[in-house]
Amino acid sequence: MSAADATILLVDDHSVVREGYRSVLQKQPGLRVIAEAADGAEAYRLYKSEAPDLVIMDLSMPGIGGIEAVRRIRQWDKSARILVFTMHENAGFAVQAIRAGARGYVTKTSPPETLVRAVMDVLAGKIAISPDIDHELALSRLAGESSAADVLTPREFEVLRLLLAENTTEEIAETLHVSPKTVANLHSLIKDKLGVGSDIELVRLALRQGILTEVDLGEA
Amino acid sequence: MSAADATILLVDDHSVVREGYRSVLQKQPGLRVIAEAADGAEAYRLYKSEAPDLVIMDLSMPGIGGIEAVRRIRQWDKSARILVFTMHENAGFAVQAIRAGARGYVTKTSPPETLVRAVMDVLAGKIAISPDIDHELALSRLAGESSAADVLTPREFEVLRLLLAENTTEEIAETLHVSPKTVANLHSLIKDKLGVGSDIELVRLALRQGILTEVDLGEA
DNA sequence: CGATCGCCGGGAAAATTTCACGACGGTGCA
DNA sequence: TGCACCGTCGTGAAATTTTCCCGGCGATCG
Repeated sequence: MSAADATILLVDDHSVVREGYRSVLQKQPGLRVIAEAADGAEAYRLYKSEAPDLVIMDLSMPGIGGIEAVRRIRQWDKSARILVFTMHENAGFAVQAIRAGARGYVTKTSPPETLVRAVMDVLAGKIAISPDIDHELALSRLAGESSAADVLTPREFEVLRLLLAENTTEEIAETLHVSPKTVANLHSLIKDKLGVGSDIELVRLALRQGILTEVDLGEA
Repeated sequence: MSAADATILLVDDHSVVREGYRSVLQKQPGLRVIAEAADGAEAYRLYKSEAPDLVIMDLSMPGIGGIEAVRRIRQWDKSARILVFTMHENAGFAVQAIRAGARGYVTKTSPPETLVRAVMDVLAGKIAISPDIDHELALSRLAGESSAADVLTPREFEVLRLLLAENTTEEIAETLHVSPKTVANLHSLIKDKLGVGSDIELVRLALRQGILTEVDLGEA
């Protein structure tokens, strides 16, 4: 491990999976894994104390998720290099991750070579997107699926989040201090803007776009 | 690798993750990974040709999912030993997996020792459940959450699946060759039986119970 | 200043959900 | 055999919700 080795921080809540990253990266000369984190908060702490050249970050994690961790790390170090490595094969997550400041997005279905290649690219200052996500992004463009975060106003987005999280229209109206009628109107407007006909479709869209994750659903 | 080594088939659609299993299991004497599969169909083929002593199986995979793969393998070999190793920490999936014939259920958040221990237990003929899932199962018992598959009649369950998968009531009525009114009635009855007030809650419940997985949502 | 946009809600029509009810076939049981 | 029960399907009417159209208010922009 020469002084020129690139240092890496691994972030994934599954220890056996981190073991896999390690194994793959060890075979590559010039890379050195110096730390591992199991959630976003720990990742942030370790980034500050270890100052790695690169972070490989999973998205779905307990507590602070990967997207938020990316945001925080980038806020602390504007030049941080973060490669997102996740199971989510939908374009919505990729867009969110890149906007949050990630320099790459690779899915876990990719072969090890793709991961290694992406690591090298990001270290070289390039943006790395795995081929399947490139394709997804192209498709979502073609399908013209409106990304919720873009087409919705802040208030509408807030209502959407509450609709997915809370239960009744009345409860949401109360927490927002507005009339139930307004919530109902917004609810309808949101479905219209997103081009969905039913609440079930709405939830599906939200999941696809990463507004809601499967783990979010469980805890409520 | 002595002749007494226990042979193992790894099934996971993420190659880097399989690498992790390998790495962990290799450190354990007496175990030998003889094959890897990336989806349920391949797992079934390889089980038949390789006849491993144990299968370590992920659940969420493209095409034939893990549950179905467990079912098929067990159908072909009633004494197959399958350990499910997955990210899903909800009791619903565990119940489904065990009913399908799995001999163990361990979550990926578990430390490597737990996985190794479970492998040994299953090989010894025991049923292995990781502590977090034990806890989840206990909770779901206490909460008395009615499991959809139990409380719903076959027809109702079918309608529920279609509600989550298809779009409009009319489409479902057509595929089922019944009146849209009947579907609406069933829809209402289902929500009543499951104790949910809105469609959004319905989707959430379905996700918790593993009737629907996040990947299912994406492809429709 | 006029135009636009986000936000809030009322009113009324339109659609949906819910409820009560009946019919039919199958099953189990005395 | 008769009876009660359950699952499935459907109708009609009431209750509720969704949707559409409307106006008002404040902020922003050219």
